[in-house]
Amino acid sequence: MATGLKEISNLTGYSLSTVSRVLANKISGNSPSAKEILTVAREIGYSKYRDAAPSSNRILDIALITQHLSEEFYAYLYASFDKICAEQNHSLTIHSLRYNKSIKEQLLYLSQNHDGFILFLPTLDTYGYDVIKKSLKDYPIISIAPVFEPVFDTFTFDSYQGGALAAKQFIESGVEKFGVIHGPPEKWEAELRKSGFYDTLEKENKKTSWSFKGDYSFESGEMAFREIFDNKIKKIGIFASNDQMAVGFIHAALEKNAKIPGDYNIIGYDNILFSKIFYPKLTTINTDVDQLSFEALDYLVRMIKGQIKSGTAAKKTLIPVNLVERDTDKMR
Amino acid sequence: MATGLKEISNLTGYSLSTVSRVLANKISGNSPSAKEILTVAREIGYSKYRDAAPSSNRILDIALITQHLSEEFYAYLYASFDKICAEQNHSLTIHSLRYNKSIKEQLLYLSQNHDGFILFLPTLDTYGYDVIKKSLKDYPIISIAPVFEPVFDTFTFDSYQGGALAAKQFIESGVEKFGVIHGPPEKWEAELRKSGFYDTLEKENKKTSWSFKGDYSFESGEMAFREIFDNKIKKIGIFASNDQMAVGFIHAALEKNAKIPGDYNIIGYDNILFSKIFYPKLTTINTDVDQLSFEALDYLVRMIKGQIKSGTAAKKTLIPVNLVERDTDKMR
DNA sequence: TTCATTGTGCAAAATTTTTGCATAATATTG
DNA sequence: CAATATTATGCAAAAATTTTGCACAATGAA
Repeated sequence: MATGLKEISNLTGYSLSTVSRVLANKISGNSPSAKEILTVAREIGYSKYRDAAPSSNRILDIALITQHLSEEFYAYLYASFDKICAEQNHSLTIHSLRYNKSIKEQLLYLSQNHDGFILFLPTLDTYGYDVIKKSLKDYPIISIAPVFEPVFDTFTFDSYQGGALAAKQFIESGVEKFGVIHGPPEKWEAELRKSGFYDTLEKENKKTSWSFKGDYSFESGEMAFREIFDNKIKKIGIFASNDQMAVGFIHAALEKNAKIPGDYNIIGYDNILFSKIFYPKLTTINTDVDQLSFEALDYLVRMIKGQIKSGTAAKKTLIPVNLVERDTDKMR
Repeated sequence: MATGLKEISNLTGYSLSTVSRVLANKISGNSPSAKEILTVAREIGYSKYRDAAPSSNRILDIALITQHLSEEFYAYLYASFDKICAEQNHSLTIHSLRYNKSIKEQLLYLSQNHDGFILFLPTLDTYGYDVIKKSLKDYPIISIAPVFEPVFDTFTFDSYQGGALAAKQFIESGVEKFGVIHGPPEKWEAELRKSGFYDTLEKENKKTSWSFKGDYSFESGEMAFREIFDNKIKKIGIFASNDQMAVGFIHAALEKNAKIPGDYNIIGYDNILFSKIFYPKLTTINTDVDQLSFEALDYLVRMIKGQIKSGTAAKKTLIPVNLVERDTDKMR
């Protein structure tokens, strides 16, 4: 069946003129008739529907734009945004940008079918973000990528606080020597995790006596252990910038019959599924993805509804993190 | 700018009549002009574009339809389909069905913007699939959910072969006692994994002497160990229907200072990231998600292009699996 | 009750899309 | 290589779709 006003008119029982007026915004979308017409228009995919329906009272189509990676975090992120969108009765679609194509073109295309974007593009540089901003002026966009100088209003976890929590936990447990396994320095959030840890120690006049430059991989955790083992350092509290490295470290340590905790106390970061399961169970910093999703979506929706006048400089909102005590941070 | 033939005409330089004819399929879409017009039509989101452009020579819009769960497998699945789609130059969007709404309605809506569906809805029953089939007659749909009596042509892993591979591996290693940790019986693929294992043992006149009814969870793996430990069974090769249960079993076993391998030899199923990392590293059945994605997508695309006449009964295609030898299946 | 506001349908007007016809460009055949 | 068939193109007319002027109905506020 051809999609047009005539069809909508037939389906709703309203005259062509009324349907036309609703879809050309000549009638406030609050009346029952308008709502019915808009609903049908969306269902049959009438192209002018998006312009017509006021964002205040219809299902919003949100796009989560990322690049799929086969990491657990992505599954969490999608599931979480999906849940929150369902609760708020918005429609979510997930898209992966192709770097072999023009980002601008891809996003322009997506902007036709959606009311707003949530960007999660940790590897995109400021230039790339600027291109997006320029080509989609006034289109509602937020970011959830941890970037130092964000172009869009950004929601991200409070990584600095996470590092601080790890330091506090060690101090409270009476740990006296401190070490760090760094994440990749080009990642802003890895730097923050580290700084939060260092700064908190410093406030208590304590210092780290060992550190290792990791790259977030399991293997670099293993390498970190070999390094510290060769240097015969023991009885030390180590903060790993993510769980994979923490688990790698522990894995290597167990093979050398080291005691964890005891010889090495460990706190990781991320609270991946594994950290609950791995033996011994990992004490780690937990991030509440649902809270991130909720706050980010709520803000984006208000942006779409025109309730937020976006200023010139991008704002960062930090979602708090918390420490999950399990078995690796201290003797019990 | 209003989207219409006039705009496309301006952008491409062709007359209104030509543009009209291309978009009404009155001109074969193979000429350079037609291609240009179709490309622009897609870019500006002209609504009749999908009907007009012959599927043989344009970007296809594929929808992967599932229900997001925060499991690693979903991240793998999305990343894999995304990769394969990118290679084939198709566009992929991922959607999660809401069970608080009419499935029929949601899919009808999606069918307007897409050329075909890949369904991954393991929890949907035959009735639900029938509803979909009826309301989207002749629309290209395939499924990748392991279901016993599929309604749509289905691509899924050869779970039976996986069980058989595990059995063969134990037999070749000289294991003499055999055990199984079952998955949930309502899952068809769990039954197949089990049957493949049992049947292969039977061919060699061997039997399982212990089994446990698990539910795929880490905890049920731990419970399985407690059960076998209480019964003082040892020197046994155990096939777990998934890695989570295998890891749970090992975790509990290590706490009781059991030797793995040795006291218990273990083979898992799925090859999750953890199985490479967990200590000791798990021998397991690996599934090649990329191959599944490739085969499924290839078939769907041929369906869209009308090269496949879909018969009455749904066909199952089994993607082979393979065993990854690591450290838990035998002493080395 | 009166008046203002908003929604509705009919029919006319405006706009958009399709098509008949003539011609140009390209491919096929002898 | 010429003759012929096929396909693509633009103009202008025709058809279809969408918008709007006008009259009137329904609702709510003063």
